[in-house]
Amino acid sequence: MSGPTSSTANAGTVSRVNQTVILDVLRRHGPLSRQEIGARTGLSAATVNRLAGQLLRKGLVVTDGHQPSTGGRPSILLRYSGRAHLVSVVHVGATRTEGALVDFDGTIVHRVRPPMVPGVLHAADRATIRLEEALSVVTELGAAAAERGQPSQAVGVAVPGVVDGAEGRVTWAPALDWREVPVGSLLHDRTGLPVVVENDANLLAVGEHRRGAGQGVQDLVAVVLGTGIGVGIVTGGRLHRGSRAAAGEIGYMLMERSSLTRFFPGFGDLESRVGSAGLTRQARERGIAAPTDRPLTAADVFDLVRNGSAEARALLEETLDHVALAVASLCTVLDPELVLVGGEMGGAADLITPGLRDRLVGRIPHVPRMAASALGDDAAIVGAAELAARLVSDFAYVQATP
Amino acid sequence: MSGPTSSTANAGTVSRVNQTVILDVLRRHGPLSRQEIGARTGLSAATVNRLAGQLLRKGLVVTDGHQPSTGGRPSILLRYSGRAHLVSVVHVGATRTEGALVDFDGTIVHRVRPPMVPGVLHAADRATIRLEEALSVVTELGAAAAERGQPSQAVGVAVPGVVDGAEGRVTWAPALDWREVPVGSLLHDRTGLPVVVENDANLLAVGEHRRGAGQGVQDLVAVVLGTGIGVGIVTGGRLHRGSRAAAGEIGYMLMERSSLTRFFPGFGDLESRVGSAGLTRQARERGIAAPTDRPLTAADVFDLVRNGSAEARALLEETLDHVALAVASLCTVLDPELVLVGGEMGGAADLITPGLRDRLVGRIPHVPRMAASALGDDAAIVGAAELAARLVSDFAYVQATP
DNA sequence: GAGTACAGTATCAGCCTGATAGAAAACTTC
DNA sequence: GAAGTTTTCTATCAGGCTGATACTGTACTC
Repeated sequence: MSGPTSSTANAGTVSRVNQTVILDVLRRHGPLSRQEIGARTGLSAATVNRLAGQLLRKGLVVTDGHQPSTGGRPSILLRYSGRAHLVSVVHVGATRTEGALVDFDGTIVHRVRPPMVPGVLHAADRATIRLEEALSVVTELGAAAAERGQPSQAVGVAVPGVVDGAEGRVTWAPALDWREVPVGSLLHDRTGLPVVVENDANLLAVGEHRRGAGQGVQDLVAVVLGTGIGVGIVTGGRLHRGSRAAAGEIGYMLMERSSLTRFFPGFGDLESRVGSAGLTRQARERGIAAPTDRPLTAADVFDLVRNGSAEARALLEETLDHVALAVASLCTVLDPELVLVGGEMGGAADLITPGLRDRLVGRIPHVPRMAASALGDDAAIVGAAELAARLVSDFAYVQATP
Repeated sequence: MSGPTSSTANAGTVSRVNQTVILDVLRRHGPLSRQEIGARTGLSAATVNRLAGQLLRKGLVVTDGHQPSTGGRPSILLRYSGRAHLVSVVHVGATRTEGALVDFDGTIVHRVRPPMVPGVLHAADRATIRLEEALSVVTELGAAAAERGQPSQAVGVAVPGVVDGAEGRVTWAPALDWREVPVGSLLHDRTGLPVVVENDANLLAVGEHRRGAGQGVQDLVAVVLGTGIGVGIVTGGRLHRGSRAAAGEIGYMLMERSSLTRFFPGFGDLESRVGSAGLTRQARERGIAAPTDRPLTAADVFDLVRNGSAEARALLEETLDHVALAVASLCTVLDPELVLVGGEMGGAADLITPGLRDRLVGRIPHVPRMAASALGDDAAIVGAAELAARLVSDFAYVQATP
């Protein structure tokens, strides 16, 4: 009942674990000969050979030429390759939906961008529209994969909201007006494939951790500023979701003592200061010219700053103050090795990371490395593909307790 | 190089993993028959029987009577028992050192309390004095264990400071004036036993998680208020240490925008408000009668409040405001299932948890359950014993990625 | 006291690893 | 150009672990 029911092991488990170790060492240290794999993993030559054979047959490992001989028979180099396997991914963003076929290497090989439905952002039935859109994108991706002769093996869904992991149920995604939407089971029923649904900030963190700016880092935090603000957390190389999958929802962080006597119905304190709605309000107060047809976003503020607006600069500085306080909390609580800035902030990292650093140096014991998201808009898609791929190649590893 | 070098598996690994599973299910679900173990774990009767035999021989499992027959041969009940195995633990606290022999059940079977050296808190060579004290306590514990015929199998050390985990080196423990003290290797050289050194707030969290108020909870946070303030974090059932073992050092959390233009040399913003030094200063400002020979502590404030002091009450409320802001950050970042209050706050949970709850309800999306530490002053000792015990019974489990 | 129901135990096949020996491939040397 | 050398890859077999099956042991019931 309580806690994860630890699973037992048998001979098959041993094989899977060792295959995972081989894949791991190949991914980490590039093309290797069977001998080198044996030396690095401690597995015997016979075992390496047999497991490598299985992985070659599965298509997860390919030969990659020969190594120059050192007097004897030259060794065949083996390389990890995810090319032979595809997953379907759909990112249901606040404003638009985007689909992609991604191989196990994290390379996007095909995209589907359905046209934006005009006025959908405020349509009463936008929840249904966006859901149908997502489902049809996945169907289309499945067809495209089949056409390539590489049927999609799993589905990943990125959503700006809180997701109940096991079920793939979106508990609450305000930007989509989704409440208790069982995307996971809907897609599983349609496709027959395993499905993973996850918060997009979490997926951004996963994507950057596996394929982007966070490779090789075991503890990182990705701060995503967009309509709202959220963070994705990777600790010990694994995604941290929290007990109710609400970890990283720092939009609700309380920013000062007076916040303890205010009320925040349906939105958070920090979010109301640095999110789109808050920025729009503050811009109005400061007399900044804002677009009339939609709320002001952080990206707009960055543009105005680059165009030399002093008022926008002041607004940015204030926003950075709040983000810095949140990052300070993140750093003291989690002690990450790396803080990534993504979302709309990702492209303006030059405006942001120095400001954050200046605000924190000398105030918290250790200011971690900060960097921009390397994968940009595709980070969540790559992260979702990563999780989906792991879902099917359900490898395992052995860990000592605790 | 980067990341943990995943280890390979063989037939022995399988056996160890399955033994761990059996121990786990016995610990979790009380005495069970071999049949019930098989049913719960999915292991075959033959395997359960063989592994149970090995565990019985090791003394980690004992028979515990028979179950009433249901018509056939009654089953023998098996129970986890750590009684046969002891570890030595020393808690080097800010004011005093305490040692204990603890069995694998977490029961303290023997204590060593060296007398407090007068004036040691301000002695110039207090670092050396406290270190010698700790080493001699461990020696004494080892002798006591040997005398019982149950030699100590590992050493656990709890320290109020930052610890470099792998080496067992205390990077910085201001309360002890320890900098770069290699306690781990010193003790390993003396005893020849495996040693684990860990921050005491972290150990409190571990202790409560395994043996106290947090049993069965996978994500919890233990907030410890004493001389300073810190938290121990358990996520996914495992201790979260952070990239530099500084996770949970929330004394450095920044509490308001103006903190971004102040400087905090050698102490943190939050700590300066709710730690002992901060409380002493504020008490003086408010005209609260404070002890003259030592700084005011949170415990003193609680006593004054219980005695009806209005000024102390106001100071408590202000302290709670700051703690509530920190807990709000913890909850939004980590989404724990349970928040424990320990240290000097533990005994005054009735004064604290309702105040925290009132401050947070309606402001963050989900206020987790809050409770007092159940193990009181022994929590860190029990936690250290737990980690030390795990260190020697180096069992393993299989985990799916990611 | 015989029958029955269930708990615990022995035996063996199947799988996986690791060790050893053998086949294969390229380079070196005569 | 052929034999030898060196190294890589592959086949075969022993050993350990699990799981299935059959068997023994114990206590209750009729």
